[in-house]
Amino acid sequence: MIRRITLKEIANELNVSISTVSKSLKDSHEIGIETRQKIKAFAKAHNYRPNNIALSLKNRKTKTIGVIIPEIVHHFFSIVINSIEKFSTESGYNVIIAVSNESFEKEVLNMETLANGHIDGIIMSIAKETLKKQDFHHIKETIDLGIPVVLFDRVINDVKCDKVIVNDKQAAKEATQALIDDNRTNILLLTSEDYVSVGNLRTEGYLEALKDNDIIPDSDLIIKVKDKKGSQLEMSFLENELEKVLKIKKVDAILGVNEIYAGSALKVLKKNKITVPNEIAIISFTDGVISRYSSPSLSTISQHGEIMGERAAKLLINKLTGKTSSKEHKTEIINCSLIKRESS
Amino acid sequence: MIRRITLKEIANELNVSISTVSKSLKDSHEIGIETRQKIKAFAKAHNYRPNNIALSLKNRKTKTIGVIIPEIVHHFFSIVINSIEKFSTESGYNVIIAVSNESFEKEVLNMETLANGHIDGIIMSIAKETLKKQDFHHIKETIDLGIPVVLFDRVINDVKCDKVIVNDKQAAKEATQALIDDNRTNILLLTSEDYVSVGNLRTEGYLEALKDNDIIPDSDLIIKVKDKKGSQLEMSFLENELEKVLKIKKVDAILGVNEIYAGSALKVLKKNKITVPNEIAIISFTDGVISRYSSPSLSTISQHGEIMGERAAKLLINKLTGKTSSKEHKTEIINCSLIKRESS
DNA sequence: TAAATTAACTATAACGTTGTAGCTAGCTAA
DNA sequence: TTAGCTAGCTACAACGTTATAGTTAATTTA
Repeated sequence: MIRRITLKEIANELNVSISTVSKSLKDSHEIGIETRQKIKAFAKAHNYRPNNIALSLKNRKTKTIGVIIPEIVHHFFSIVINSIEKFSTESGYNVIIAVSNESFEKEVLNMETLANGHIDGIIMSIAKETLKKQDFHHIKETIDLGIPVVLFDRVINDVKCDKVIVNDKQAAKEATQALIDDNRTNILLLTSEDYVSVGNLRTEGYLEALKDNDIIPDSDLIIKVKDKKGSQLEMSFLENELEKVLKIKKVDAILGVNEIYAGSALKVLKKNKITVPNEIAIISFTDGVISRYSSPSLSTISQHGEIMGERAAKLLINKLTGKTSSKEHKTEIINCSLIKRESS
Repeated sequence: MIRRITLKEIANELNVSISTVSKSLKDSHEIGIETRQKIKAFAKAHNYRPNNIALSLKNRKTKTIGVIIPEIVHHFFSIVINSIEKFSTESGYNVIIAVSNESFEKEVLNMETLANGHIDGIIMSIAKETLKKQDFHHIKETIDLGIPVVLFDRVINDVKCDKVIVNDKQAAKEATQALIDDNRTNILLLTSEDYVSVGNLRTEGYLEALKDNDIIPDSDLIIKVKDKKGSQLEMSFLENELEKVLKIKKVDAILGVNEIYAGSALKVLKKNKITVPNEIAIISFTDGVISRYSSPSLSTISQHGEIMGERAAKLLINKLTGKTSSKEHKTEIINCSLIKRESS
């Protein structure tokens, strides 16, 4: 085992002071050129690398970003992380991942661990349970400690920080309109429970489109999928509800607020021998792998996870490097785009 | 903004020494009970939290694990990360993620950044390019620095460290045998290029099963998908090759070394109106979301990513906490299991 | 020639901890 | 009564850096 050499050890070996070594390696003109070169050569030969922890302590900067997300095995979130990681690395930052698993308690714990620790700032998307509880003290406290926070996708109003969101409402409205333009007026909505901000916004967009076209919304056609952390239960709930509705109501289109809902719906339709898109068209949020590989492939609304991740990282790093003031807060809105495939 | 209070500040406020504060908070009996309680109360009131960076410097331990993976937007890897994160958090470790993007250069860079920095150990799966190059100096150097490394899934023989793998060969053999038992003898293999260790092992298993059943392998029935980082190209290559083979050869089953290959194959079959599993059965490695939501749903070989992640984390943490010697190296083998769905 | 300047370094403090050793006053024991 | 002990603290060094403020000897300037 080879221990990393330190400035002190180099100084001892070469009979100079630690300062001289430090300065030489920084190519300071305070040190004579000969000494400097001798030290640099020695350091190189011994593969000297500054100890980043010592630097972090000294500079009060860790060059590390914490990311807290509700789930990692999730197409959208993994795309965002990938993008955050990419952009952060380019800017010389490392990325620590913490997963809340949609749990409030775990989110608070994650936040505290990160905040006492090795990170300069946090990028996060809020857990469902936290949204339900409406308790955001942990986020506020972190910000109060001078740790910049950037929220993405699932955001809230009463925390002052940078945010990156998608024009959910508008996108849902446009997707619904697209279905209506295709002469489909009995549009079933598969959405999440009310406290999930994005689901809510998407529902609003759906309703607005109906209103614009003088279609009276039918509450039977709005299925709010009960949140049951084990997604298997969640899906069988969805499937049962959907089958019930299909029996009693005419449905000629489905709008899903995410890919899993839409994918499950597609299974139900197939089971019931309902053709897609002939009898029922489908459009879904989240442009993931299910949509592309299902058959028929699903038309989706892409939330542009890469852009979200990049913007979030950029906002945070700008705060960290002092490029933007810690007092101003921006909310960036990314436009979704509708990707037409076979299901609509 | 509220700055975190330090031991020094508490000491000043209460007119005691820093040592007294430090010891009081650790409930040391060296300090009188009254003083101790006063200090603890004060610390609590001011929400004292030890500075983890200072502790890291002092203890030469960061309580952070680095994970280097080829891709993050990938069902198997995201499951493994999730599992690593879960287990590490339980044991008081944070997780830093670095993505190599299958690039050798980026992997080396990641490794160096992590090794100079904020981590105690590394869990990694090797990039394709690195496997191709057969250059593992970065891994060896990290181990030489006394930083424990655990490899998973894509491993190599000539690095001495803990490893977690799957019985790829055996699983491929069994899957092939299952197809043969179903009276399918013209089995097409969709695999990756030779240098990818897991692809190779799976190919071996396939060949062995054929041999056991006295079936002469037909090289036309082995498609080695050219690796083109942009997965779109990769897939159209696969689709073209597959269509070509289907025209000239009888095929009654397909074994895919991953889900994407199998999902793409399914699309080709549908396009050509070939029924699955009637005319052609499909079994694929990687039990991901595509397999579950495609139709027919795909029979898959699960690599048990959660178990892999947990084992890898456990192996690493045992090294870090000195529970296992830094000299012994274990290779854990996880048994895959065949999940039967509609495609076979 | 004495003062000022400069080149080439070194010493020190600080970032926030902790563990070891050291100190002091009051008490016990022989 | 005086050494020895104990309780209850404090001082110091160290982890590895860097920035600031010295220090020294040689050189320049007036």
